[in-house]
Amino acid sequence: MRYWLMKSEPDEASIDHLAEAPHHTLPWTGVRNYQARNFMRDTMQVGDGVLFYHSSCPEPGIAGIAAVASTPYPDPTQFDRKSPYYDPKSDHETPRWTLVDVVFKQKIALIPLATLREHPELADMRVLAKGNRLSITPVTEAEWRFITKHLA
DNA sequence: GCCAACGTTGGC
DNA sequence: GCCAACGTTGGC
Repeated sequence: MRYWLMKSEPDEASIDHLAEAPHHTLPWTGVRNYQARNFMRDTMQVGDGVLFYHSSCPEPGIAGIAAVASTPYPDPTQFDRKSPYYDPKSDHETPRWTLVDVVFKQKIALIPLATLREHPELADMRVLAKGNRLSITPVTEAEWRFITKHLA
């Protein structure tokens, strides 16, 4: 059992979209960064905990709790010429981009980025590291416990 | 809109 | 393999 923080732009896929999706589940499409892909492809397991983070928006922060809901499979948007995530260099025989499904667990009062930075217990969170741009980052069990018990 | 930080591309 | 140029991320 591992824990993750996954960023999403709420204009595209917010915690509310996830809650209202069929089976409360969405495929995590559009990741086009190898490190983030590798986390989904190689390390994530069904049931892993997910902090659902809203980024590139007026109030960035953790907006809810979710969980990994599938084993990895090819991201269909890489083959869709009409998708902004279309990748002409990928092909069906050796798909370049892999994703997992994510299932809604609960919505929480938004924990703003500034609040996360206030707590020394969270000082080493990958997502708070200077210059971090990774859309998927590991969360330690201690960080997960602190956030879900004291901030959520 | 600005800009720091980082990842990717491609010429050599 | 190096590295400059370019594109993207994402907070502010």
